[in-house]
Amino acid sequence: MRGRFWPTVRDDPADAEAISHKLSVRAGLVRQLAAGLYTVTPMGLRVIQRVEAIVREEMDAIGAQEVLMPVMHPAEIWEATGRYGLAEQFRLEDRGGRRMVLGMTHEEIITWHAAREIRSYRDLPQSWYQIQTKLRDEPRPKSGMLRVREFTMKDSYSFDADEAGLERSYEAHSRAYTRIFDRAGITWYRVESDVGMMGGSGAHEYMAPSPAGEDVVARSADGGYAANVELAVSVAADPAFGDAPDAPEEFATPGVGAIDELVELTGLPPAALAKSVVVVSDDGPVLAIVRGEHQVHEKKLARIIGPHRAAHPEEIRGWFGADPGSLGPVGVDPGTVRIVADPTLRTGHYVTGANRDGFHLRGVVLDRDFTAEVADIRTVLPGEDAVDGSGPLDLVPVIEIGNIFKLGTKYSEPLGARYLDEDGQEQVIIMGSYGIGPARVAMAAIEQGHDDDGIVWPTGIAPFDVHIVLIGDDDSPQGAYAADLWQSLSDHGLETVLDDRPGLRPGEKFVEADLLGCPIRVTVGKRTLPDGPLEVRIRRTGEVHEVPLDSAEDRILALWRGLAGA
RNA sequence: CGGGACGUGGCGCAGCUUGGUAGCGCACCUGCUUUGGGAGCAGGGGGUCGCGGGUUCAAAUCCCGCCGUCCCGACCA
Repeated sequence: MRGRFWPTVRDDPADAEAISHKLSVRAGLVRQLAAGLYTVTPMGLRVIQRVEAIVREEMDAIGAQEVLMPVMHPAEIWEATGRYGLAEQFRLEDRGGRRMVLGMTHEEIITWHAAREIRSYRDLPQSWYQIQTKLRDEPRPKSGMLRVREFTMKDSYSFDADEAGLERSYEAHSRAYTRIFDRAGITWYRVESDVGMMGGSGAHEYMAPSPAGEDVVARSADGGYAANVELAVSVAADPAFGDAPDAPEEFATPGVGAIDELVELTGLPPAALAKSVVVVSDDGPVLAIVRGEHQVHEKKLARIIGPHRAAHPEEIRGWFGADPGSLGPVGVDPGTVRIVADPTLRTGHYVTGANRDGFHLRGVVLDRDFTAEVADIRTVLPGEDAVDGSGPLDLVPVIEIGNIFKLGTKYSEPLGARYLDEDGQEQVIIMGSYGIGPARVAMAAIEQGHDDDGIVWPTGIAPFDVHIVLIGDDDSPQGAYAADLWQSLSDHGLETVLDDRPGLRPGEKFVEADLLGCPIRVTVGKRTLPDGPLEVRIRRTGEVHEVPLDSAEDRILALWRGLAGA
């Protein structure tokens, strides 16, 4: 290790929040260049490369073939799919004024190639992957390596003749991902996900639970149901509504605006109240209605009405004749305001605003007193039951570490990726796309594996398997022994590092070894020679094994196999 | 893009309110002692106080503008 570039730090970086951010900097794995731009050190690179090695093995195992595409692309290809000009897209011109983009993903490029190379059903199926740089002008990079503007991604793309073929390719990737994330040693969930800007007909995300995560998964205890909250659904228990009056009844609610004030005034549970939220879409005002205990989920609503913003109070007064706090759907002209109600409103009767300041209506019934489009627009609440009967849902913050998309013909159609089938008929290729972020896998491992002393790596992706701490000079007897041990362990197939840095005190070496977090630490000092024992410490548990010198390699190898489950 | 905070040797921070010779801890260099959990003593090097304007006899400090970084939100394959 002497002479190795391994810059550790004592203090947490001042601007770090996430544990993986603090520890990846302190353990000398990464260094920041600018917002969302990180350099990976030799030590950090070892971790990334181990993740990538697992990825390559498992991708190769399902017959995917590695390629490497440029990071810079002609703009026209992106224009063909309508994805030129996205806010996150870095754009530039070459010296000839030709418009270029830096790739945020590679659907366009791989499909452009497929369109030129695939001719016949005999050429299908294909799965091509690469591990390569992506650039995205994130509005807000954050949390160290978790959300960055430039990162390496494993992205693969499948090309099939039909939907059944896509299903096979999708399942093959799903199998590979299971093996990859299991081998990486992290806790992960496979969840239903939104197709987002990728488009297509179906998708799953691979999520590593962590407080630093930016996404939230709704999940039943046994994992029977698991979905991104962006599309998660649940069973909301109905309150005791009682009999509905024959028609809505107006009552005075002076000064009442918020739901909790209405709860206090009426004595009714929030679930018997209806919350009215006004937004403005490209096509005009929209009244979104959910029950009082729920929140409108912006993304779900956007899937129904498109991009939208919150309405200004003066706009609301114009449309409803009342201020926010007294709004409701009854009497609203559907020609002026589009009304979208959550399916929970289908049962029961509700208290809503009367569109008259200081008054509400009770006994409001959907389809009797007002009409609305009914669509799922609410966020699920923890404790609500899963729709598949697998029990109450928990809401878990997660890091997205991978995703798989059924793209269908979203890219092959505009880019002309077609083939001739057995009957000589031209058909559009059916595609899938599949991503993994190796650095995110590494950061998720840190989030999930650390203690007060530093990182506790899973055996699959630790920078080294064994960390030998030499106490003493390397020209001492123990120095010679440590060097021999390093050679011997390496010959046994263990990735081993020897800390033979001169001039450091033992305590410093121990502290830095703990910070780095390799699974096994071996201490070689003057206590070791001439008769042993050799101290072997397990990072995860802290347990210390004192092993005799004459069987040291075998014992260490056995301990390693036990840890690695091999 | 909205809200907030911060920018002072490599790192972590104080100094700013009330303008007056830039400081502390760690790290670094030299020497001696020390050496199984971030050593001790002594000596030493290193900072246009983010950048640009302004006020003032005098600006790290007050004012204006800009840039950068982080956090919350919006956004996010």
